Amino acid sequence: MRANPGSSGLAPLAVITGPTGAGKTDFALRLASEFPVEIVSVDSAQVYRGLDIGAAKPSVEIRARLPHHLIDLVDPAAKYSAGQFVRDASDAITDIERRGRIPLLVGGTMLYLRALTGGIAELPESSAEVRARIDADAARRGWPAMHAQLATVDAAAAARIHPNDAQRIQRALEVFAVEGRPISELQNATRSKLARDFLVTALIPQDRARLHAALAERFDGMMSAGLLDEVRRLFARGDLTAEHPAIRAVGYRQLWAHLAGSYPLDMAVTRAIAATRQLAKRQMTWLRSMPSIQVFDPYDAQSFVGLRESLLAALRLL
RNA sequence: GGCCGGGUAGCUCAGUUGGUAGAGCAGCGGAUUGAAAAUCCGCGUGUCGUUGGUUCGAUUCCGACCCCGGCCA
Repeated sequence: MRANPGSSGLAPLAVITGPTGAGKTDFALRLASEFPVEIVSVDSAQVYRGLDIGAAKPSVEIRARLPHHLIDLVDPAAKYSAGQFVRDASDAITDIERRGRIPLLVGGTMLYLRALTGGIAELPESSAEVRARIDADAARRGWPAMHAQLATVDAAAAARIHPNDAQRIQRALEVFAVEGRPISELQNATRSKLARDFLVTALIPQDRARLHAALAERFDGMMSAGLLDEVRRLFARGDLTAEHPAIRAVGYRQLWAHLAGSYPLDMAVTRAIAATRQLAKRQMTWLRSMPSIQVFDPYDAQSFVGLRESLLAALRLL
């Protein structure tokens, strides 16, 4: 029996996703020991250089043995985006396959995953100048007023964005400002999409309490491994702020606040672990709405066998 | 041992002039198009420490007891 050949005639692209701390990396490493795969990271934190321990980046030893792509791509002061990810991932996949190897997409940034598998609209990049202008305006008039303003130029976008959702209101106004067209219109237009099929497998723990315990333990391990020193190094650079996306990442944000004097270390740790749980919950919410994914419970010993078989069948390696 | 505070949601606390109670955090559910590990929305029954008493009715008033702080011995 053959897997779905797909619109491209190529084998589907294999994905391992799931909430943070569910064991995606372990599963990927086990597969990599058997087959000529290279990892394409689907992770918005691992793209930043210098975010190592807290981003649960694979060690340099592992990366020397097994090629990882889309890790350490940019400086923490730089911006990265879902659109950039789609371009980078597409390039990495092309490169891996040209060399006769198999790309294995691994990671839990669900927006990136959806953008890659479902396509993404062609929208303008963010503009620091335009955003600063909108921020200044919002500081004076308040975000509900900005939302009302958005409604006059893009009723469809305003209808789906909550008046308190400053980030999305700003983005919609930004797109209108630089493009002169409503973001809703652009989003409904053709999406650039990879002409490939995907086999998405997800590791989702059925036992939430066990996941929570594992996440707390993992964060304690990160602290023992020197996470605080890692954040101190970023803090000491002087050019980074709590507003940078890299510093907003789970763990980094809370330890940064501690270094800035906002609260004691034990509170930072407590908050970081809570933020990790909340991240995992949001990731699982994404996964519930994703069509045609194959779900496995990482705490079930049989899962690796099942996941391996699914992938191999799809990749026609059986 | 005495005096003073306090014991209310998983945690920190507010409150009820006596009619069985509500915030923040945590948790749970949802949204998610270049910041996404971000951002936003929704969800609040818990022997009101225990036990007697007063009362139509006590978490609230009174007594005793238990526990935790602090001060005094």
